Amino acid sequence: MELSATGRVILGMLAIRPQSGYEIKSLVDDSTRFFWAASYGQIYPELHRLADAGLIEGRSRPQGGRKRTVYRLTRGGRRELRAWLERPAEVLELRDEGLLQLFFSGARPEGARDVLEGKRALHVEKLERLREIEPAVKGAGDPFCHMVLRYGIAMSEFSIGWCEQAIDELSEQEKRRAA
Amino acid sequence: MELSATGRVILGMLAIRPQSGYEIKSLVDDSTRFFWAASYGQIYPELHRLADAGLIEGRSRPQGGRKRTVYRLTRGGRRELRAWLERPAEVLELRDEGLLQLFFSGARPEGARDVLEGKRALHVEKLERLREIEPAVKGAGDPFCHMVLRYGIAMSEFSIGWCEQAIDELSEQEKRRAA
DNA sequence: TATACCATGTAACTTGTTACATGATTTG
DNA sequence: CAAATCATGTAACAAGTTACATGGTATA
Repeated sequence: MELSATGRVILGMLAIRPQSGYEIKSLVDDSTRFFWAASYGQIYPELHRLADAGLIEGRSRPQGGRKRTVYRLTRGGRRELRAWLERPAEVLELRDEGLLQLFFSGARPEGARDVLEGKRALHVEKLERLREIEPAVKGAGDPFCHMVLRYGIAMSEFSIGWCEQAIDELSEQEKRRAA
Repeated sequence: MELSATGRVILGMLAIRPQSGYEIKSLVDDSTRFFWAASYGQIYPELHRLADAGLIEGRSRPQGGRKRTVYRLTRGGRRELRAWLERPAEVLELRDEGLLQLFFSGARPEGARDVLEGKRALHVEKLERLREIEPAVKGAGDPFCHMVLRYGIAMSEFSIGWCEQAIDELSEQEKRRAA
């Protein structure tokens, strides 16, 4: 994995269309952020590294008096991107604070219901944001981007349903204990 | 969020039972790792910080000539843990390289099927590991730990099914294009 | 007796976030 | 004219991984 994660995101974004660092960051924020984020502190230095490595090239394209560099893939960059797309993915990581709270709820069982409600709320929030961007993604006409978005939506719906079911389970257990 | 993520994991693990840093790491590796990992490089320094803050206390409990420190929660540590369990969770992050590859598959459409197969394989691998630990978790008798494991299993099954469906969709599209 | 495991720890490194600085342009 | 947005960048920090060092014990 000689190409960094951020490097791969940038190459992928530039394959969609040539753009500036600022535009890449905006696009990441309304798309891959949900499964792969990147900040300015990563993007700008990585753009320079990729340019030094000859995988991308930047051209000055000022907008009025506002300076601006638009990058595009070189042949080598496109080759590198395609090579990564051929390699099987390795990273599949989750950081879910709600799940951690549920895991430790033996230390505070009376709060388990709220923990599940909280987890549900996070998934609802995420689902809303995914639905917001759906028209734009669908309109862009890339079937793969849309597929990924649909996965995110389906996954969020699944998690919401699971939380609701788990809340019901807790309620039934409480009823049984009360009886 | 004054308490670090690793600190919360440690407090939670010590609420289950007093244990050494090594045991905490092992337990993390067979349980929370799937949604919250921690390495020795985080655990040992954090144990010292938590002890300095008075949230846990360590006692020397050597096994033969092998020195060993077992930590347990103090009253303050238990209070801190419960306080965190009361606060709504904020972190819900995913890093999914396969999804990133699918997102950028417009740059190499002929590989999309393999990308989905690769993503499916990662979920299958994860599911297998979750099923391996299920008997132990079920046997431990903590309903919340088991609930979390069931979530992981259900989620993996969902993802596997989604990948298979997406692969079928691609096949149908190919057929339609061929016709 | 070699390998695996128990046990603790640190140093170097990589990754990633946040906050800040700078300055132009557009919009309400 | 203030606020939002476009645009680029860096420094300080936080988080996390990996590799290494040390040394005891159990097991094949």
